[in-house]
Amino acid sequence: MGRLKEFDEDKAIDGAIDCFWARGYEATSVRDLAEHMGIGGASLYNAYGGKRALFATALERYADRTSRQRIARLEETGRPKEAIRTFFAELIDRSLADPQRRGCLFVNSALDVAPHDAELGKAVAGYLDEVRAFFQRCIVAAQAAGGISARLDAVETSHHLLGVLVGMRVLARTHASRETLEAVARPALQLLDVPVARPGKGKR
Amino acid sequence: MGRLKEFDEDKAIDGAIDCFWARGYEATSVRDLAEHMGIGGASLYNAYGGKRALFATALERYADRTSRQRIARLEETGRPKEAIRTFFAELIDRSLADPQRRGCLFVNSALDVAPHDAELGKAVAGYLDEVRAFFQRCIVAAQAAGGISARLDAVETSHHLLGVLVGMRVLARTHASRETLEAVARPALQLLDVPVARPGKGKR
DNA sequence: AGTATTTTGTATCACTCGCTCTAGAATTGT
DNA sequence: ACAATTCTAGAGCGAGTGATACAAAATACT
Repeated sequence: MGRLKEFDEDKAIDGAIDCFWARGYEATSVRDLAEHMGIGGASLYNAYGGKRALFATALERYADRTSRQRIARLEETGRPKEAIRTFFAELIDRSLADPQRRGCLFVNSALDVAPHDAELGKAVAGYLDEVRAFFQRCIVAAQAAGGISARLDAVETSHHLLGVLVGMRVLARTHASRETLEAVARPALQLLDVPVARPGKGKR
Repeated sequence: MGRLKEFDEDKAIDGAIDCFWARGYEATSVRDLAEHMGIGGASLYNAYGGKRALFATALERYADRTSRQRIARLEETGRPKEAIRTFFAELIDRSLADPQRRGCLFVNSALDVAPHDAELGKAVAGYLDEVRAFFQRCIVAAQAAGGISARLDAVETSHHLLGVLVGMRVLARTHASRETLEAVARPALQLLDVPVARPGKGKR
């Protein structure tokens, strides 16, 4: 019983994601949000509880729609080493293709809200660790399949790759060029190409 | 002629840096600034022109007092490879020692201000490139002295190191542990340790 | 139909924002 | 002493902030 919602919840959340993504948490006002979500201010508070709760919801939706979906798509191919390589290639393409240079919502949030909100900070750290865990799974799988040297520390390398990913996302916001971003990534990706087994036999 | 300034300009700018560093540009109010700088709001506008101009001044002072000074100190030792290593070691120590987890003012600004202010964005990119140029000089010097393999691309590696540095600064704000930060940095530093000359003769 | 329940639009709350105005205090030159 | 100049303190500006109050509108259940 009761009156039905008149707006599309998915479209609304997408609008909220766009706002937070482009301007950050603090700089986004509730009125901006409501306008981009196509709803009134009262509906926003009625449906989502407030700005902070809406942000948490938007973060979770972004994780599902953007991060996890891409990870799943790449992991399904069954080519773990290529998955990492493609992940970074797509990252560069997306960073350069976005005229707003929004970067990554997680990375932006890590600087914007995480230091001042322990709860949201933990959530952001968790989302970032999902990406790191994806790297780790890819490395372990590639090592099992013989595509990556077993001498590489999978955990350490996954942390390194996440660090490089985060750095690239930040640099992309200062209008870094494709050449710059590729230069940042290349040494990390070449890590995965150390000779796999017999020492003394280079790949080149 | 005229009344003399009653406050210490250096102390005032330091207070401004602290504010911007801890809370970011947008989240810092002029009233917060004035209080931490020990001056009144009118004096702030009289002496620095306004919030944005004060931020630019603070950025420049931070570059001089923190970034360039550390670079000069490390470069004076004449041990370029060790300079890079020490730079990252100090970065980790400083990141963990700061209870506020403020990270790096440049990195924070790259996400907070750069995308919405082209002029300040260029300044931030310039400051970050000073650090990258330091890495490049160290690599070139170490290659000339025989400490780093000449096969390493100095420009590419300097971009990579800057990317890793930026990533570490961001991750440090989400309360990353020493182990995590060292794991992010280690593969990048090991890049500098590839066998220097004669192929076929490993270092280990 | 009638009632309970939920959503929606509008108006508004107290508060903070960056910034400016004005009056007075402090200095130097004549 | 007096004028000219610069700095300081505090009040206050219009605009915008997150959040709420309230009544009209729309639904489901009896």
